[in-house]
Amino acid sequence: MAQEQQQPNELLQIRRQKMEALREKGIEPYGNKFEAEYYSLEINEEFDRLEGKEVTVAGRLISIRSHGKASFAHLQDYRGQIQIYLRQDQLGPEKYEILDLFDIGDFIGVRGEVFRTRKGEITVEVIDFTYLAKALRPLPEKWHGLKDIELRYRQRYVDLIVNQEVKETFIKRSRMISTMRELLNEWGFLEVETPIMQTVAGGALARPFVTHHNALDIKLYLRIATELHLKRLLVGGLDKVYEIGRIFRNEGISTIHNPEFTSVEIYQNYADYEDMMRITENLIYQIAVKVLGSGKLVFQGKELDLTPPWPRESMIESVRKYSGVDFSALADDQAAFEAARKAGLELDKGLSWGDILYMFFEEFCEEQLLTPVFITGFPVEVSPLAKKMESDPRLAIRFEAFIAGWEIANAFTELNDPIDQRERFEQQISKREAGDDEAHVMDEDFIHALEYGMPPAGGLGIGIDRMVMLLTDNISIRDVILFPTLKPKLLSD
RNA sequence: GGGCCAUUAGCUCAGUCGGUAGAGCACCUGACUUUUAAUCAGGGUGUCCCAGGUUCGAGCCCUGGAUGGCUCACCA
Repeated sequence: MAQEQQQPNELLQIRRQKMEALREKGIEPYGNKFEAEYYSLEINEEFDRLEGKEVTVAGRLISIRSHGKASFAHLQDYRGQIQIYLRQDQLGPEKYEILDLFDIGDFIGVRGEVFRTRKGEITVEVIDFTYLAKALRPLPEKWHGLKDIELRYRQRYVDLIVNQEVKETFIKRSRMISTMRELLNEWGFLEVETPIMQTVAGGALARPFVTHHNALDIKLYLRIATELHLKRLLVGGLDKVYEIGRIFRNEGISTIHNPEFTSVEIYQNYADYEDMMRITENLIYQIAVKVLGSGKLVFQGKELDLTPPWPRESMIESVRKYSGVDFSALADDQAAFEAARKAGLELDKGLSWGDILYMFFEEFCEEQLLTPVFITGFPVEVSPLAKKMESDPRLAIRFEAFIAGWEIANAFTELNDPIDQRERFEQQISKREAGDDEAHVMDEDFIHALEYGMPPAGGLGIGIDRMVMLLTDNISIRDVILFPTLKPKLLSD
């Protein structure tokens, strides 16, 4: 009994036996290069031209219907599926016998003649076939596919084989990112790469991952933003730069947070946040048009129109609209505190007018912001890298773009006064000393850079994963990241 | 971290009151030369997530744990 339990699963054993039987017949189950002239989709689309002609095509067997001395099967490749027809008369008895060793999941390459069956399906009648790879594990069932969410994430390769809409999502993701690059390059931006491992992790309010460099014997942090290095490049005279890349934050996991995610940050010298608004709405709109074919999309059953220009609303207006509290009429921290108490918000003491305004916004407004909108006028306290408004120094020249209740983009007119920047860092440090381990750390080299003079500039960051979620109608970030972060778990047969 | 839910065959899922573990697909044996959820005849392939406990007896009840999902908290 104990011995029997150590045997591999019967299904796996049978496939291994078939693999050995192939070798006994002199057929290598793991073949070499195969020249497939067509994708399955092309044979279907170009049938009029290809009918009666010989073609080669390769793919994975996803169904087999044997009728004795003739069989039908479907091959799936990167671009669709095509039926193949195998006949003993055509192949000869010896070759046809090999069909007994076919399994769903195997990769084969075929050469054959294109025709249409009685029932009208475009099909390749196989003249010869080559084994490319034997599948030793069975695929999930053809109707229900793979639904188990955990298996889908842990074994994304299987998910991609059997769930075509998953494959589509990731192809779209790739096209969205390449379209973004094309647009930015076209607009004169220079793509750059800055350090992922940093001795100081700044540019955002977040906890970093820590690692260690052995030879230097120093702590290194994985970046939590690309901001501070990109702005150093503005000092260096690179007028328009961007970086698309992975960001790492050592924080909780949720349907909208993965520990590693992808952002784009874009900076332009001599510009301001109004320029960044135009870039934001045009980037996202044009990506939608080019990849999805329309600037209007349906997200979770609701229609969203991404056509620029997007409306603007100040945070104070938004808070007034959704909570009824008018912060422009609240003179000081004490008045704001009272308003929060009346609204039932639980607050720590010592919070400022700006902190409380921001709490109101998060509490009452964010999830209401479904159609695209730029929220402007963020409190300076939560915007330590943005320039202050001249008209109201409690507010920063900053906006966030919201769609479907999610923050999609964050941008500001960059703070380029090194004295002010140092003060902002110092405020952050006192927050950190008070126990906020997500506050910014001092970055002396960044201040040093600003002291050489950074021109006025606009800067913008877009969360690419959330943008892809929005554009592909997915409500979990794990559905737009090929291999989302999961706790490790041993595979078992 | 808290709450709720889930975990049974390769996959998708049933499993009643605590009494020998079920279905469809996949798979295996056989028939079948234009099928397509092919069809027909036959076959159940299992660490019921793990470890304890209660019980004459546990997939089911209890305790603890694991993983995942949702949610709250947290979080640019």
